[in-house]
Amino acid sequence: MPELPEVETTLRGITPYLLQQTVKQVIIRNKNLRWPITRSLAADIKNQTIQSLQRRGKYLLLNTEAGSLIIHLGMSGSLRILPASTAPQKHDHFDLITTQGQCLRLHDPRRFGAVLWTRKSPFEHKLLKDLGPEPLTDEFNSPYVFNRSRGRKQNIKVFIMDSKIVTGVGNIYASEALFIAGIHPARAAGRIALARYETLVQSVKEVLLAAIQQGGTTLRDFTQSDGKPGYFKQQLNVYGRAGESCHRCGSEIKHRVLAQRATYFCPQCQK
DNA sequence: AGTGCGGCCTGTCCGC
DNA sequence: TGCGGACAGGCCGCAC
Repeated sequence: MPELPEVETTLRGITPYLLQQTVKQVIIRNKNLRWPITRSLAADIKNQTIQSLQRRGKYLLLNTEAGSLIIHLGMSGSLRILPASTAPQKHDHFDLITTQGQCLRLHDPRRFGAVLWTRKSPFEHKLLKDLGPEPLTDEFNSPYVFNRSRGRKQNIKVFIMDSKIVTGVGNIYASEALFIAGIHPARAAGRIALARYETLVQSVKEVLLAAIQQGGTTLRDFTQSDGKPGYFKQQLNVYGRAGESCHRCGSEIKHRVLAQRATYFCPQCQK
């Protein structure tokens, strides 16, 4: 579900309902997410006012004077704003209710997501402190990635999905950006020239921005809810298209597993 | 330090 | 129709 564009869309969607709102109550229905929700979290955040909301990689941050709530959606998580009286559904594990009666509700079937509390700056939290630059900022540029890649034997697709190199490039967009850049996903990261990294950096930014503009539309949701291929799905050049023909050259798109993740590419266009 | 893999979970889909 | 197994958009934590 949530790649960076969807997390960004979620942030934009929930911010108007939560900014400057005061937390009245937290309901934990199932604390067993990726890491257990700490017992003291409800008391920690109660009566706190949400002063700002941010995204860092795929982490959402709700900042208060006392500390920050860190939310990660994992593989299957989603957040919604609902009236506090709305009955919970299966897999609705966590609610944050404001004094205005709004409820931020976490739904996460696979429970790979996380809800954490930290009293310090969230950027000093163990999970965030070593994250690489945001892909949509100027810190993510070709000299930087080029330098980080020197000496790496790892293939480029795994390399750009490494959150310590750049945060927020998920499995779909890694394949898509490499297609746009014309780089073969199995090529060793340390053996790619600066000029090609410049193309790749621009491709990553381009594909993420395009997806954000479409509201972070994602595969499964779309095909499930209305049965039609989604907007974004129509723009995918390689992801999930094994056996189909390349939009650019007509060759057959190939599928390959790299680091246990599905990888798609055009053997003709990507070298 | 870099790399590769196991594991956390449920839901869905495919082949028998 | 039922059932087992593979697979799914993430990513930490560990062994080497």
